[in-house]
Amino acid sequence: MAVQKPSIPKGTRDFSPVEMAKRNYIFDTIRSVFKRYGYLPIETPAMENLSTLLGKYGEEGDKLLFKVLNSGDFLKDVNKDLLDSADSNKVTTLISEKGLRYDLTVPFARYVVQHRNEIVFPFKRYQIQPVWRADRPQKGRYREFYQCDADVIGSDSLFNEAELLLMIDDVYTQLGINVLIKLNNRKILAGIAEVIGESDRLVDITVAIDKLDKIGLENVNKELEERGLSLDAIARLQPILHLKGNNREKINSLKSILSSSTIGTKGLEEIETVLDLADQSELKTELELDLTLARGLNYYTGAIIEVKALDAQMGSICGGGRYDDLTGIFGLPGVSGVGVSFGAERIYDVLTELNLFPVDTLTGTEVLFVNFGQKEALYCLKLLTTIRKEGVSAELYPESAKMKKQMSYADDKKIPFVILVGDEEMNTGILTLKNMKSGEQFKLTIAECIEKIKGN
RNA sequence: GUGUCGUUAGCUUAGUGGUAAAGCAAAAGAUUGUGGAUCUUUUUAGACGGGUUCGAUUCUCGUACGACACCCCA
Repeated sequence: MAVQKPSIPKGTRDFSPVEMAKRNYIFDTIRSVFKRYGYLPIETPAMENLSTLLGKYGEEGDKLLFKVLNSGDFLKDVNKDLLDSADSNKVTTLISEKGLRYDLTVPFARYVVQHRNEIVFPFKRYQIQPVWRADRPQKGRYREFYQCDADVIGSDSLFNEAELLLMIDDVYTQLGINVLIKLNNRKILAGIAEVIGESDRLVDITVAIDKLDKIGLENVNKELEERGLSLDAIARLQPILHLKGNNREKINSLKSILSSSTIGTKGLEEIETVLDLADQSELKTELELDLTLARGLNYYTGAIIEVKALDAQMGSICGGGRYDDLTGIFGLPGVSGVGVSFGAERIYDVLTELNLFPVDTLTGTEVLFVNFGQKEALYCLKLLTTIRKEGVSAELYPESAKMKKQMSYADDKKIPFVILVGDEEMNTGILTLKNMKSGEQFKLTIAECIEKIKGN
């Protein structure tokens, strides 16, 4: 029988040590920023009950959920007729009660409701975990990927929105990526729908105008028409799509356009406040009011945030917004939240494309002891303990292989120093330290070796 | 869920209806206390399943996987 060729499921990836070093660099950077703003970590299970997940992401989202088959004899309660009917949806609910999480926001909402009595509000939490989507993979899109979320729940204040913008600013400044933060507000979109007389078609409108960048005005109008908007409404939308100028100018124009809409006016006030707060905090990253920014989950109710890398061809590398009453469905109404989610894999791709990973991300072992034989290796054990106590990562080559092999090992692993301990060194206590980069060799005591390695 | 293109050694790629080629990598040696260079030798391959054919890695169909785009989204 042929040996089975190993593989991993579609859209998933292995991460080798070099990749892990780079990924951890991203996670560590994001985590340090989250911490600095007072966010606390939580984790939730990879699996949630399907009842928690279903219906939260729209019909499309439900299809993209990975469902986990019940354990044991999962067919025993399914009646034959139903099976014969081949109604996948109905059968699914009977044979699967758990699913892999699709994002971190819904599990967080569930967490908040379940732990409401132990939580101090406003609750600021961050969460860095993988999520799963049964989507077809493509560039920058995987079936298993990490999200790095920070949310504030239980506060309506727009200070939270401004704070999230500052965190985005900090993260990308630290990573060295130039970005543009795009802002919009669901209330403004609702106001627009209202004044063009198509209030109940908000979703159709936003899905279509979201594509303005990609497919152009003409096609957007065509799509709006296909989605059933009246020609009159489309005509009234045009001046809004053509809006030019800086953020303040756009807002002023919109103020008159949306003056008849209470919700639209409210949205404009909100975005103005956020811009004011950002100015006050000396936000460095450029903010752009982008009315075509609408993508994202239907549960956003206020601010919508999206971050684009300026020097790389990549979709959004961070997104977020405000969602009122996300916990309502779990029995805790009237709690508002706002959050952002950093897409680690896309940041990885951008850093790779722009060659922005720092060179020292891969430092592992700092010094290798060459193994000359049993006697010498035993002697090295004490030295290893000493050197590790000083916080220097060190290893002994486990076999007394040829020098060439041991040196190549150090070279391949980019270990900067090698210590050689043979008869002579054991007699005198003076070790031979070799700098692998320069090739220099020194005769030093263990204490001097440590100093030299640390000083490197 | 739809479409396009693809899948040959550990990796990158060539080529052919009849014996499958190279570079890199890996292992051993040239060199028994000194790595990166060079040379020698060795290891390992046409995703899977059908069809056409005397014969298929090559043509064809299906499946899986991958890349890209659409839908949607991080």
